[in-house]
Parts: sequence; C-alpha cells; structure tokens
Amino acid sequence: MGSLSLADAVYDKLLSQLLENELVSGDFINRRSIAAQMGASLAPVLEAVLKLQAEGFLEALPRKGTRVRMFKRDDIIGHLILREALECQAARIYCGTGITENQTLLFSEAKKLDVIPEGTPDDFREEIAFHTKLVKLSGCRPLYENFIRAANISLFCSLNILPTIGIPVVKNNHSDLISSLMTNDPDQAEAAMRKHLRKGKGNIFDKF
Amino acid sequence: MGSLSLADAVYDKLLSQLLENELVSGDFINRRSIAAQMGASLAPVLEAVLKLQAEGFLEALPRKGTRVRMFKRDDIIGHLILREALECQAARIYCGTGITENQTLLFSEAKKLDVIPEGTPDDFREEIAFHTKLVKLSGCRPLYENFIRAANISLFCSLNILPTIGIPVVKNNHSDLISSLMTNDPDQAEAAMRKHLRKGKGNIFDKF
DNA sequence: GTGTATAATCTGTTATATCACGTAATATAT
DNA sequence: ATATATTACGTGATATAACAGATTATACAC
Repeated sequence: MGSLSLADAVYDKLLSQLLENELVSGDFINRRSIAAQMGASLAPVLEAVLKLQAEGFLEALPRKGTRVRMFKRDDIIGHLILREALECQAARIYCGTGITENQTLLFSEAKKLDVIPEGTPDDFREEIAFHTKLVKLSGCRPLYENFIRAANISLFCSLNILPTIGIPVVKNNHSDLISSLMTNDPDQAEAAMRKHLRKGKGNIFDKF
Repeated sequence: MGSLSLADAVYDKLLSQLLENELVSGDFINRRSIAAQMGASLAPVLEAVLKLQAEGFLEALPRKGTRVRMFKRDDIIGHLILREALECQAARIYCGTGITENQTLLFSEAKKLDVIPEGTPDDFREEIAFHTKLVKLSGCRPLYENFIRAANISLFCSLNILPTIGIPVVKNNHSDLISSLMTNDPDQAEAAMRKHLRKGKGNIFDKF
C-alpha cells in the first residue's frame, strides 16, 4: 500500500510546505520548477495542484500563475464553524465509552498540550493533532476525512493570518474537556465541545 | 465566470450520469473513450476523474481501470452522520430570522415536497434540493460546499444501493420542520433538525 | 526623456506519445 | 483434454510538446 505515486509525493511536499509556513498567503508557485526540482513532469504536479485547489489551499489563475489562496476573515470564521460542526457531531458519538476506554492516554496528552506556551506554532500544531485524535475516536470516516481538510486549512490560517485579522486566540484546557466528554449524554458532550471551541473567540460567530 | 473548461465539462457530464443513475456502483469507465466522445484528450478527463475520486465517487485501480465506487453500509451511514453534522450546525445559524424572512417561499416549497410519492427518485432529488437551500441560508460557504459533496454522495446512494442494504426510507414532513426552525434558540433548532433527519431511520446511528 | 509598438517570456491548459504492468486470450507441451 | 508458458492488449501514470493569451521587457520613433 506504500505505493507513493509521483503525484502523491508532490502533493505531500506542497502540503508540508504550506503547513510549515514555507509557503504563505499570496505566494506564487512555479509548476515547472517544482517538476524539475522533483525530477518529474508537469502531469504529477498538475494532479497535486488540483487536489490542493479542491481543498482550498491554492488557486490557479490561467495565464497568470498558481498561488496560495488568501483567506479572508469570513473564510476563516467559516472554517471554524465547519470544524465546530464536525467536532460536535464526533463528540456525540465517542462520548462516554469512547473516552473512558482511552482516558489514561487522553489525559496524558491533554496535560502535555496544556503546558505548551500559548499561540506558538507548536501550540497550534499539537492542538490540531489532539483534536484530530478525538475525531478519529468517532470511527466515522467521512467525518474524519472532512475534519482533516478543515483542520489543515485552520492550521494554515492560524500560522499565517489569524493573528493579523482580529480573531483572538486563547489557550483552552483540554484536561477539563476530556473530563466533560466522559458523559454518556450526547447533548452534554456536544455542548462541552462547543463551549471549548468557542472559548475566548468572543462574538465572532454571532454574525452568522 | 462562466469559463467552462473542458475538464469542467467532463466533470459535469460524469457527475450528472452518476446522479441520473446512468452510472451505477461498480461500473467501469473508459477514460479514452470518454475523451474521444467529448473530442478531448486524456488530460481534461484525468482532471475530472481526480475530482470525482476526491469526492469519493470514483476509484482508480492502476492497470485495472477506473470504476464507480461501491459504497458499503458503513460508508452510507457515515455520510448520513456527516450530513447531520453539517445540517444541524447550519440550522443553528439560520434559525429564527433566517427562516422567518423566507417563510412564504419555504412553506410553499415544503408543501410541494411533502406530496411527492415516497421513495421515488424525484422524492430523493427534491428532498436534497430543499435541504440544500436550507443550508445555503446559513451563509457559511465551507458548510455549504461540504454539504453539497455529502449530499451528492447521499443522493447517489439513495438511488443506487440504499434500499438494498437495509436502511429504511420514510417520508418526513418538511412543513413541520420549517415551523420548528423558526425558533431563535439554536439548541432547539438543532434538535428539531436532528429529529427530522433521523426520523424513521431506526437505530442505524447507534452503532457509532 | 517619453510614449508606443513589437517581441520575448511565462503561465495554465490541452494534446499526443510512451511506460510499466496486470489481465486475458492464445499457443504450446505433455 | 489439460496444464503451463507466452503473447497481445488495455489500463492508469507519466513524459514531452504545443497552444493561447497575458504580462513584461525591449526596441524604436519623436
């Protein structure tokens, strides 16, 4: 299964550059030099670009170039809302037994996460990784795959433009979150997750 | 903006064939004959196939062929869960004023929808169209775009395999739904939407 | 120096050709 | 007739080349 096609390799490279802040909003990429650099032709690069385009990372301007998309405030809030939808639904599913069965691991990772300095790139990355593990607990593939996409966009925005656009970032407590998610009541679990995700975000959700 | 590239044309054609039941689960498609048939080359066909692959409709088996994906029971349930996540979140946003501002139109369409014979292709299509309009009321692009994808898959499954796999299909009342969504309380709106979506589906959500 | 016209260059898109390899039909041996 | 080896063909993936058009650089006239 480790059949990494050339196209996949290009995709992975571009995505990692996006998530490592080596490619930032508005940057133009050069398909031909990427192809040359990876010893490939334009075809695999096209495939990778198309995928990233579908995910919202890149936009291709015919006869102009391909550049990293510049997210607006509404795009970012929209993705936060999307994340909330997916995470709250996941919480309804994995709450209770899904949490208690893994509570030692979850509490351990939550503790580690809760001491990372607020607002650092590591903080953003680890926070997303933690929430990704939670969503995975739901065992629902479509939920998980859609979350991964939304989370990647969110992470990119956090690293790039979130601080410059007036969306507050405050540190939440994930140990408390895990405790709250041990309930067997889906409604309570969902409410806890929503509260967690909205904490410190002020009223940015109100306009929607 | 009406720049319909060749790739878009191929994509539209394939998607419509999928949604019109002209392409069904397990069918193999022939990229070369599609290209010839549309007077195009392989490149635009590749682009269209990649998009449909990313959406989950097609799967490419190297040196074997490209075929319509065969959804399993868990895939279908997973997409129902995804739909529920997106629609419930949307309902939280557009409930109250979003509904009341459009209530005459909404009630009118709900009434038309509620008299279509249950379980017919038209019923599935109109039901999706109605719910799509609701999600659009949220004004949240990421929510909307993700819903469109999930809804397309759901529609395809409804037309193809849902009846053969033991997932019940019963007709819901959409006029009542609109009434319930007029509340200004997001929690109530969400609950109403969830109840609506789960009605008659029995306990298929329980395993998750 | 300034404004205009021309040419060179770069882009995404599309067309055509090739490759590696799995499948299946065919041929061959026993 | 059956089993095995071989060949031909079809596939997705990739490479290479050409195209149309926008931008930019250059050349030229005054």
